[in-house]
Amino acid sequence: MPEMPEVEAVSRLLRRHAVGARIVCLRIERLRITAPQDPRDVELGASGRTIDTVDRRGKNILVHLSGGSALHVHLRMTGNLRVIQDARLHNAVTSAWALLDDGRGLVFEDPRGLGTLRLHPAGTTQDFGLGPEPLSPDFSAEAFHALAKASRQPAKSFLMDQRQIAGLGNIYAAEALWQARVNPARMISSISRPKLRTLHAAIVRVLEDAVESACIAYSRPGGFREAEEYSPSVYDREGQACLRCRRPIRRIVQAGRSTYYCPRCQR
DNA sequence: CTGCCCCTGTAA
DNA sequence: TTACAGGGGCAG
Repeated sequence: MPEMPEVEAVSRLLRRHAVGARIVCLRIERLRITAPQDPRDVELGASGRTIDTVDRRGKNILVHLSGGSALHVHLRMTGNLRVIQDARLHNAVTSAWALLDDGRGLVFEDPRGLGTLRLHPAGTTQDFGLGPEPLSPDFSAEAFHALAKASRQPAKSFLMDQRQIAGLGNIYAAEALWQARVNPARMISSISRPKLRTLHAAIVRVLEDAVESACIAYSRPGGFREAEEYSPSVYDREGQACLRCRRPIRRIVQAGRSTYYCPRCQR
């Protein structure tokens, strides 16, 4: 279920509970997840290494290992990373798991199996081709304005394009557009400067709230139940009353994905 | 831009 | 049984 806020929550959890531990061995259960790399190479490359630091870039997690290599995890739709007390207790939806030197397990769970795990060899720097981090100082209103004016995409496609902004996905893109009262189909470059400023602020506010919710949810025993913490204002509310104007929320399809919006508030 | 693919679970 | 799922890469 991860967009940037959930990935951030997972990253913080790893920083708290996994950094400093040594990976005795890594086991890839779902062989496809490392493609095009050989799963064995990933297993051998990580085994015996210590977890030094954890970085997040957009929705990507980088687990930096001693010696300079790094595990690169993308959770896609249904992935999750958890530290469990006993590595032997990993379950049926485990895509990969690492036995840590104190017996705990670092587990990559993913019922749908779309998530990926790769190894970046020491000395290589991976270019993710990502836009600015929306909660970093790089993401100023001015920077956002410049990106928007240079694009001819519909507003929602623009927000979800990782090359423009790193980490926004279907839920929070819809939420930000609703907050700022921007029609998701409107071409982003045609939006006025004041409106873009409003949208910029909405993106930051929505993500800050979501990061907070996700961190609370993920830090609870049992892991990620963020749906209980974060309830979207428009996402997945087709036919229900808009929380501002009571008109029914509409669902359309953009770029093959559902978009929810209020036809009255978002013109 | 559209559509198709990856894979599995869940809900209508 | 079908549609859809919070992601992303690819071909056309």
